[in-house]
Amino acid sequence: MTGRPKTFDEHEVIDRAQRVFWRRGYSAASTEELLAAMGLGKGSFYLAFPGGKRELFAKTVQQFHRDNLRQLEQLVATSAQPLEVLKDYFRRIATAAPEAHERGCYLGNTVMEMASLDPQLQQAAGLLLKKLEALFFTVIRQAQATGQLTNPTAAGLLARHLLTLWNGLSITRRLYPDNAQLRELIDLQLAVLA
Amino acid sequence: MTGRPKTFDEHEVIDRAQRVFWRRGYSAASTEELLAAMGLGKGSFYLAFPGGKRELFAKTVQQFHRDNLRQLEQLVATSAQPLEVLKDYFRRIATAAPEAHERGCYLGNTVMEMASLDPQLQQAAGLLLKKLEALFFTVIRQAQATGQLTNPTAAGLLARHLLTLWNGLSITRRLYPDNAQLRELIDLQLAVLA
DNA sequence: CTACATTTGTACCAGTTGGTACAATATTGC
DNA sequence: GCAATATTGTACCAACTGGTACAAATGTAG
Repeated sequence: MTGRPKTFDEHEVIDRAQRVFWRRGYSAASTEELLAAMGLGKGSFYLAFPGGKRELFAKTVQQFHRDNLRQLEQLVATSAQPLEVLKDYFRRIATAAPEAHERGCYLGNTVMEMASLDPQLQQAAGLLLKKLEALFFTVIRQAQATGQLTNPTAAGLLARHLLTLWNGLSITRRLYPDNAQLRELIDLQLAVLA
Repeated sequence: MTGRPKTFDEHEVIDRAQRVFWRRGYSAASTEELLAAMGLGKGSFYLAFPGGKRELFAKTVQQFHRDNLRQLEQLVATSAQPLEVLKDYFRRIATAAPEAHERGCYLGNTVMEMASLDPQLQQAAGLLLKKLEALFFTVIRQAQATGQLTNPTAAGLLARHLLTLWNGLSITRRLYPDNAQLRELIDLQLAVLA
């Protein structure tokens, strides 16, 4: 019942694959490239991920959600200044390394690439972006209720606006991977949260 | 010196290829698929486009520029209300068909897909997006000079902001291909141009 | 009508793709 | 140590990729 034990940690392996997918995109990331990055042979890989590359990718998206978005949710939930947490979330873009600018947003990239390639995976990534938007919404509504945010625009609309900015930035930062300029742009954008 | 004449129009053929690339992306569009859409055999194709798929794609991007961006430039240059032309350019997104929402922006898609695949093609598409930004800039500066635009934010920053919105919309419209909601969002965004 | 320049369709190809089959290997409970 | 069970590396594969070679076809100038 026990058998030979795995020599790898699944979370770690998915994480390494995710970095490859993020840098290269789904199609351009060959299984060979992925296996090398994960340090797995084909045998182990197809045993752990019977669905192959597609299943692996789906798991990278899910894990990305767990590791990043939920962390932000936690941060927001426990902060006394949730609106500031949100702003910092945007501002942090302007502190990233050049390679990070080149990569853009993992979920946004996926929504784009999967548009005609795999609508199911697109929807999965889209759902997570909508969760990000939902988080924006919660924070905004609360800030409006407490008077920290005086902008009277409907919270839902503001949240969608923020999501649009977020995704737009993932292109702008590729065009202008300059943190100073990005910071200026982000500060302008965040004026709406006053 | 004359020889057998071509049976196809190059502009038309590039246009058909562009539609395939827009819908499927560069990698996912197979040459077979492209040839079928263009109505060309391999012989004709590789004679007209010795660089193959890559050259064809580059030409679709250039032609897209000629046909669309320059048209907008013309429109702006000849209008008495350039700022309104710009606003309508954004508003028109909210009148598109659902398939158009799914496709997003051709240049934005290219900047994303080519990030690690072909930096040269990425840069070409990026350059055209920057030309769009430059157009935004010209219009904004002029509108500020004439007092039609009272927002005192630096024109360059506003232009970059608009470009970010433009690209952000190409994701948002995939997530919410609903023209009424998009219109509401766009109107909110255009408030910055008042 | 003929010589010539060019285009067109077809047969072909080497490289890469994601994926499978399976024997060898490593571990645990008894 | 031995059966049971699970993992691992390797050899293999069919399908598809973008691309080439080239003979046949089609036009034009003289």
